[in-house]
Amino acid sequence: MLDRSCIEAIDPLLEILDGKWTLPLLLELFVGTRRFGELRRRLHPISPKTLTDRLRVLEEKGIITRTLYPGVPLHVEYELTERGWKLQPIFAAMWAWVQEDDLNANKKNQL
Amino acid sequence: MLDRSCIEAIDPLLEILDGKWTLPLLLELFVGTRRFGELRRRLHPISPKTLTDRLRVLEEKGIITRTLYPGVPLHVEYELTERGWKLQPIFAAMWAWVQEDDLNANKKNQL
DNA sequence: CGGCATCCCTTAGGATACTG
DNA sequence: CAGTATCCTAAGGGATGCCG
Repeated sequence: MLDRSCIEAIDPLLEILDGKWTLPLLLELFVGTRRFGELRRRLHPISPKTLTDRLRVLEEKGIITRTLYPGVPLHVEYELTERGWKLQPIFAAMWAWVQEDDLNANKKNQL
Repeated sequence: MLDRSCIEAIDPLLEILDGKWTLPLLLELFVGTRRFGELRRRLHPISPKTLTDRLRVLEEKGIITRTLYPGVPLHVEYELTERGWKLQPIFAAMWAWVQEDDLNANKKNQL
């Protein structure tokens, strides 16, 4: 199933997921559409520069969309694309690992 | 399924997966037990320092084991622990994403 | 063979102030 | 509100040489 041929092929994905805040950011967007300030608060203490950088990269790679609603004050929404949503199983697998890992850790503590 | 509560919890996993070479390195170990020089060749152009650093971190976190076979020349083998093997579904999910993503890319190119 | 030790450098990311 | 513009630093990682 997994073999050496995967390694090169998986590289574009690693580029998408790269960056300290990318995974937490994506987790936020799996919950739902988010505004810039909302993301900033929830991902605290991320800096606005970093948040912008990551959002731009993900947009460029077709993982999220940026929608501007004109008016004052400004209103911008970030949302996963279809391609972005398909990343969810990866996070689900991560989450599953963490849960089982915690379970085992607790078992050991109870000995 | 996935919600905000996952975000903190998933952090230890992100620490494990952190680093430019960690995922390619783990992919190598999913294929099988590997020696230092073997990893170095297959992960070329990784530097020996970086490889050592990553191996030490993964060892410390209980993801891999390091086995020294005394003798000249030295012989060292790195192998996934049980905990490490359980990461495989995450990589499988990544691999699945990449495959479907490529499929879609090809479809579009054929239009 | 399987590493350390060293030195160097790039760059992701932080802090802060300002703007359309 | 949603960013940009600057400046700065910490550290991950590269290159190289030596050693048990």
